Amino acid sequence: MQITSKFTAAVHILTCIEVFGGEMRVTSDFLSGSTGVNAVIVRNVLGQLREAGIVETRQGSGGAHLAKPTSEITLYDVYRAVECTDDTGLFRFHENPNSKCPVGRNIHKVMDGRLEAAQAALENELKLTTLAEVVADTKKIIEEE
Amino acid sequence: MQITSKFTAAVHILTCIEVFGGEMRVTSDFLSGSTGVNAVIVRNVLGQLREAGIVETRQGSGGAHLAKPTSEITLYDVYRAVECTDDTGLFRFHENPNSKCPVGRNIHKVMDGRLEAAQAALENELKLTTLAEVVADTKKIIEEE
DNA sequence: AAAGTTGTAACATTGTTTGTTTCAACTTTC
DNA sequence: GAAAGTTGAAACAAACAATGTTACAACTTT
Repeated sequence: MQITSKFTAAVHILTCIEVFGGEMRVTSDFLSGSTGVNAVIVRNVLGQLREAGIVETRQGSGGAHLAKPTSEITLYDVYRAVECTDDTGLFRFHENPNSKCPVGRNIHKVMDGRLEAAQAALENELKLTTLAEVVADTKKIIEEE
Repeated sequence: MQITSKFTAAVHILTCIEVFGGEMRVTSDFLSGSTGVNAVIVRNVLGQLREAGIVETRQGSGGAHLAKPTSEITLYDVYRAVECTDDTGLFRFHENPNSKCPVGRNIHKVMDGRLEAAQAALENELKLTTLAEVVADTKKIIEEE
């Protein structure tokens, strides 16, 4: 079980938009070339990032742009945007615990809070990194190459 | 994307072994009845818990037992035992970033450490809860019913 | 020997993820 | 306003993963 690669792809996409956006039009085709991800998937991801208010895209003219400063976009924002977890959270419960069993009918009460805490720990860590840092690190490595 | 339900099932199973182990033989059939999980899956989970040194089982005689005190079994131990994540970690990378693109060939270097930190945050949170606490909470709720 | 249990393999089913094809709607440029 | 390039989106396909099912050998106890 792993978190969808759309998440790392989305970070990659946003980094490209910031790094290359000044000098060229960053289209889904270009992003597909850089990420190795199918262009339609790229457009899906861009659509989710757009709904989350992270990027702006336009039909026809082409080229994606960031909708806000890189310092205001965290990895958590991206994680949420691509819906790495659904409404029921990161952990999945076995579906039919037996309500006739004392353990079965109470396991949810005992575990739910702890699972939410673990999920929150992950998410809080993702909130600590902004796209600005990712872009800065990337540019630094490129310069040193 | 969600973490396999084998994890919550495993916690459920271990709780049952501790709660009911004193008064009866806790077989895979009984555990299947309490969890609502297929008996063969239960045996698979028990097999993984056995390999991890968490439970003891024996062919023929039947009935699972804990291999160490509940205070020495954390949710993280269970999480590891059922292999919620493979060797490549919780996050999955898109597979073919383009090495000809400056961003594509460096995105791993920039992201890997941060993804590992996020994963570690989740795992560290899971280390904070022991099976002893889960069992104690469960017994308390049962008594109050 | 009989009954019940575990361990395991093989297969089936279901659901999810990713990729592909297709095309309408849109924008820019000529 | 026609042509070219692009996005948005739907429908479908392929690959993969998770869970369930069937079957049976090996084992233990009675």
